[in-house]
Amino acid sequence: MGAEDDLTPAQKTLAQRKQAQKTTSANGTPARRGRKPARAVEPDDADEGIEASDLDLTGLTSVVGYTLRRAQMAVFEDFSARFATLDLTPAQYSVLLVISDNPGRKQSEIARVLGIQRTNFVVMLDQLEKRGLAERTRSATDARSHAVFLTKAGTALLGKARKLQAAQEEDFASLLGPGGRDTLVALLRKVARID
Amino acid sequence: MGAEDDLTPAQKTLAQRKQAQKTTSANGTPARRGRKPARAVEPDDADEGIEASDLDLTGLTSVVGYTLRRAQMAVFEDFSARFATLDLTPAQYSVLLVISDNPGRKQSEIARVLGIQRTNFVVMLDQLEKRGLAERTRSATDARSHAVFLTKAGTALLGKARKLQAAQEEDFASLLGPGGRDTLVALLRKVARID
DNA sequence: TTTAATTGATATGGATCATAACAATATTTG
DNA sequence: CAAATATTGTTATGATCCATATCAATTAAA
Repeated sequence: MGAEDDLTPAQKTLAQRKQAQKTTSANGTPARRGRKPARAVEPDDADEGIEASDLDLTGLTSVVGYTLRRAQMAVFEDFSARFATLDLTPAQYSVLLVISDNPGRKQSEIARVLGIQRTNFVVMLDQLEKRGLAERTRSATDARSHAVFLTKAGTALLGKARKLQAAQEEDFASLLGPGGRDTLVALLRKVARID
Repeated sequence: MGAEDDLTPAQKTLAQRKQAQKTTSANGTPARRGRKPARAVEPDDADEGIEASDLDLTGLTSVVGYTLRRAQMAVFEDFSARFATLDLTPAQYSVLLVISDNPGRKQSEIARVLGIQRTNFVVMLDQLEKRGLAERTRSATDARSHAVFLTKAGTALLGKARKLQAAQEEDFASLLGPGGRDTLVALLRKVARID
């Protein structure tokens, strides 16, 4: 827990630096999606107020909640930067992934495992469907439910996304050391009580 | 990264169960603050749709971003449940902590180290000041800035909050094992690029 | 001294998330 | 079977969170 976001200009992620140019030159305006990726790309305002960090933060930097929050923000931004060219938010990526691994499931099922309110999931799916990435089909057995699938385009995009995501994991591995990444995931799963 | 929040009814945190009654019997209506603490307390709807998790989530459960997100949500909820009686959000707690460790600093400084936009921090401080927990003082050296301090009440409340927070850390320690918690914090700091 | 930067503040829009209500359909049960 | 209840997808709506633009007062820089 802790503050809101954070990330001073100094705390740019690897990927952001790497893709800085790429992102800008990609196309005119990639039809921004979701919250603007914070400051994935911006006029070099580096070191400007980076200092002033003579403030005492020791009360927070050893707190699980705070570091968790900060890490999540950092990873989110890194993800957004990497996925900018695909115009996919983390949430959208997770939806495509789950649909891909569970084709034909009901809307509500997909939403629930991801912890998305089915009411809000409607809009998410609308967007993915509008982009031709996913599609709803009326279930033959239950006229109420919609079976959800990825389109070919959706599968193709997910393929690219998977590669970007794999690259991110590799960067984590090299940042945290060999077993560091695995250890982190294991600890996080315990905290999140997943599985 | 992953979905939105999550947390099926099965995934309650220790603290939430512990404080369930406490929270409800605390007082009439503790003047809710911030987003409702999800489902810290609720009519026992335990096991209801817990199943249906025959869905394949293997594509996500090994992803740093996703587990990070889930962990953050879980910890946030746990925190909210513990701090319900104090009516403090994680963000507010972090603000009080930083002010306490850095009394007399400018508004903008406090905000910046926490990654809060100074524009949004104005409102946060307004609330804390309205509750008599913090106060602004005109700086003698710079008529523009406000020096921020905790009031006695603020210091007192922070004292209680620190204890609750310490308890949470201890629960993490017992959940993750002796060095588990420390390892987690260390890994998260690297990921967040803190320090 | 004129210009630029900082500080606190207000207003506003976007994105996220939760809840209420509803129509269509399915299931339960009396 | 008929009536009551539950599920599914949907729309609408409000709250919170976060970012940007703008502004007045004040200070610092040119």
